[in-house]
Amino acid sequence: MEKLGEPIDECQCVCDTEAVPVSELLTLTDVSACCAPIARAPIASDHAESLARSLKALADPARLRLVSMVAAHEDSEACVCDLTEPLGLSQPTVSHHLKVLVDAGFLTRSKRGIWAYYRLVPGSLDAVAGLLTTV
Amino acid sequence: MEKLGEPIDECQCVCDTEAVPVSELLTLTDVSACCAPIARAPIASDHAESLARSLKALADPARLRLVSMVAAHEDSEACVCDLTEPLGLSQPTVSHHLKVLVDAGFLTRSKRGIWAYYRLVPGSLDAVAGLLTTV
DNA sequence: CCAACCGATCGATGGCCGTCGATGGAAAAG
DNA sequence: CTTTTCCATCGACGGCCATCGATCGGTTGG
Repeated sequence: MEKLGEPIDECQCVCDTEAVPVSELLTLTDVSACCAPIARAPIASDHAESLARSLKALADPARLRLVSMVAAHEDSEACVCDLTEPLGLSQPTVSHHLKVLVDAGFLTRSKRGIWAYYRLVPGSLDAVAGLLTTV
Repeated sequence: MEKLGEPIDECQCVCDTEAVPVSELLTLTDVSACCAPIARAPIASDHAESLARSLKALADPARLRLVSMVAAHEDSEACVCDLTEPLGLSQPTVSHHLKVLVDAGFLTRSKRGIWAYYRLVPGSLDAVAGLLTTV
């Protein structure tokens, strides 16, 4: 859950504090929770890297289709076996793409029995969209 | 093992017309003008490629900062000489990134005298954001 | 005409990425 | 225990990409 800290002024958020170790990467929610759309003010360098990482995870036809198929699937979840054939890619490739999307925070993985079910993280796509919206 | 069912192709828009030659690529505005957000229904393959191309153009820290700097610059336009130094990259690299953004339809280029001024295309970022928004 | 400046293009280079076959690991079924 | 099924990981390969120095075209001023 998000902690409601001090009111967010321009772009003074937790991600600007020097306390966090360098190894920890800036998450997209960190940026979207504190920063204005990129067209309003020049984006900070580390924020640009964070947003670029998120966009890079989405900037692939196969991964876009995976996100779309998972989100629109019955019960809002799907397993790999449901996705491999419609996508027309091999199973290792599909697993690879799903891992990228999970690592980027767009999907969650839950294993039940033999199957691995993937779900869209609510609000993850909107976080990206919010940073791009100009109106 | 459940099947996904027959592919739902409920997106009937201008980009589906057979008139356009195959060589012409699907533009982002074509897709965003006709299609629902990707989380609502499984996205078509060619639409995924088009959106992926647009996202790939944005999925770079330098290019995100360029878009942001151009949009937030005085008079909403900026020349290369304004962008090279703050970005910390060489002039050829900046020109390369700007060309990528122009080709993707996010920026426009207008040359006046010695200088080349870049502007953000109104609505271009919102078109991408609209396809990602789930609410 | 020449010199200075801005910016695009070229060629090269190093690294990252999408893809697949092969393999491994875990869970249900027999 | 053995087999089967589902899925992640590994290793490798080919291609694309970000970056730079060098160069060239075009514009302005002397």
